[in-house]
Amino acid sequence: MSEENLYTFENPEYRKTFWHTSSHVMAQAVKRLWPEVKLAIGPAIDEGWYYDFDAPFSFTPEHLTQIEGEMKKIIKERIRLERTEKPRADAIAYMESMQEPYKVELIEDLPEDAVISFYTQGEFTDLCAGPHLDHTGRLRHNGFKLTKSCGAYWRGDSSRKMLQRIYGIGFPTKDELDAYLEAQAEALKRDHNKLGRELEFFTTVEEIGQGLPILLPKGARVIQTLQRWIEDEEQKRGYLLTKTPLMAKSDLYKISGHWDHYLDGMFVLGDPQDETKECFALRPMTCPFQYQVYLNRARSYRDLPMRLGETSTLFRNEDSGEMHGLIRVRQFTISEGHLVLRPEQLEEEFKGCLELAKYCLETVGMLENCTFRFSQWDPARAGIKYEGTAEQWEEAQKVMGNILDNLGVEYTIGIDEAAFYGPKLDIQYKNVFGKEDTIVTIQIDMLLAQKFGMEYTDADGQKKTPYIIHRTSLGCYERTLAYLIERYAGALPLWMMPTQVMVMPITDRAHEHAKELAAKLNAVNIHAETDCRSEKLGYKIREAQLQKIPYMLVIGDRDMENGTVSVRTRKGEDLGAMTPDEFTAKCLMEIATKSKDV
RNA sequence: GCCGGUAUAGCUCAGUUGGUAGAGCAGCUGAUUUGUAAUCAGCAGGUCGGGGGUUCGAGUCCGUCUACCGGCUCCA
Repeated sequence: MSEENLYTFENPEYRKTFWHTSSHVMAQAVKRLWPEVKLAIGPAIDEGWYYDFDAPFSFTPEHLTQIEGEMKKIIKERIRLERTEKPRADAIAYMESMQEPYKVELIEDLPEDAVISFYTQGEFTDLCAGPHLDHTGRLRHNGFKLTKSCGAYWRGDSSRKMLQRIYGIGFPTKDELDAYLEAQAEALKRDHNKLGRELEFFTTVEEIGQGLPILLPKGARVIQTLQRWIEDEEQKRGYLLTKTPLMAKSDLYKISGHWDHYLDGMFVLGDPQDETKECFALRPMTCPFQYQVYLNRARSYRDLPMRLGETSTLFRNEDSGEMHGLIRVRQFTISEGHLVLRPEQLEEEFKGCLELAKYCLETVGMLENCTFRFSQWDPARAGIKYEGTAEQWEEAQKVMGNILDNLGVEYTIGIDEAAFYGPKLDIQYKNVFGKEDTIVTIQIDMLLAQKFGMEYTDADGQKKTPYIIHRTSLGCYERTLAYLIERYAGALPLWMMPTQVMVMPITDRAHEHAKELAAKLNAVNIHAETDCRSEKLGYKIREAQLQKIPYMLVIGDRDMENGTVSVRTRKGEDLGAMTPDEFTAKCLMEIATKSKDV
């Protein structure tokens, strides 16, 4: 970054500073308007900033407008920001005198030798490490917007008080702000929760309940296409398909540890407290079920690696506030697999899992928005959230770290993001709103095999405990469908579209012809439908277009005479007349190659 | 689970200060036989999310449950 670019918005450091100063201006405005409001924290974030307040009321949109007005004044006042430092005791005394209990707590939690700095702008002083812009006039009075207010726990701890958070976004010019808001509005149009319902991929019904979406024929068809593809792909890669029960007695979960670690998250059938009666639970994962396949008979080292795959429906009793469209649901289906391995096979098989996941994500067009997270345990929660010894964890994480480094995977580290039985490589997908979720996970497990008494006889005749990899290849189908809808704004690639071709006769004279053609296409597994309503062509085109149907085949007198069909794409291209055989061949080729361009 | 918001026809939305519901699109019927993004006419469609409460009277006001939305927390 050259010197002249240092103080521009292009520089991420400057941008953060710009937003951080914005958060101080917002806090100053709030304190001017309502001096009784207490300050918590107000950082810059990836897009904008927020500030948490303890207010005796909830901020409404009207409040936000009022705050914006006050912020404009502060910006126009061009107030200088001055940095000062105070010794710890003075800093605490100062914030006590200002009646800011949250700031006092923050200072008390700083290390003894920490430098405690403050930033003052006019009558407003905030505890802050900085840095900041030199004066408030650097902000733009019409270049920012307070976007939303909501509740947020003090220090991100759900056992503590809920504060009021206000989010804001700002730019050096009004045009940039407008462009940002416009982009947000565009993203909203791609929202799977809106588009997926409009295009009838899924719906929800009050009587069925939260987190239990209904996949309508179109959504069900897309997921079927994906599942068949994944099952076939896994078979090619040496996976054995299994089909295990959707529920089990509590006994099974007690062995695996889920009964201790995850009871709240399970749908339990019966009374878990009553030891005298059988108690079942719907499965929240497939692991202990699929292990029974391995345990079916004594295993030799020759059986390994054993790769087990299952299209597996799971049930998780998520908290009521967590459900969201198809992204976070209570019943979902994943391409779950478990690989039982000799230790020396770990790296090779891990690599295979990663290759499979990348192939799947690349094929559906999602890989470019993925990042990798090495999810590790938090030793502070050993024995609480995590099972096993520190030695086992260090070993598992060392092995995974080495594998990732050897494969040249670029990753971030997520502390306290591991499974209770081992570290994970989580593939994170960033959606159109910039929010992240795990789409694929590959986990190394050195604990569960022992719990289930899984072993194999090695070449030397010794009984040994295998390693296990837990993994998904495309992850959760519902979640994947949601992201595909957003990624393609509903216009999914041809090969996974529920309706691929709409045949449109122009007059009644062409109806028979159209139906025959559609039947021929369906006979070779091209999903074709006919629109024989007595409507004008423009009307049929418009409807197929809104339904994002890839190909529209128009048949009129001219085509019947010439033995052709006129082909139009959803991109608006007129491909002209071709014979049905030519079109079929073209379409089949595009489906077979899973082209992302059509 | 927590904070806040929303709920009127299949969808998008109107509905004055409380006086028992309207439009467009979709649907159905008929006419029209149409060449690349909306042909015309008619018909039908709602216990205003559910149960309560206030009131002579509630879609409008209050509380509660449910679902949905925006966040927080959580996501083995």
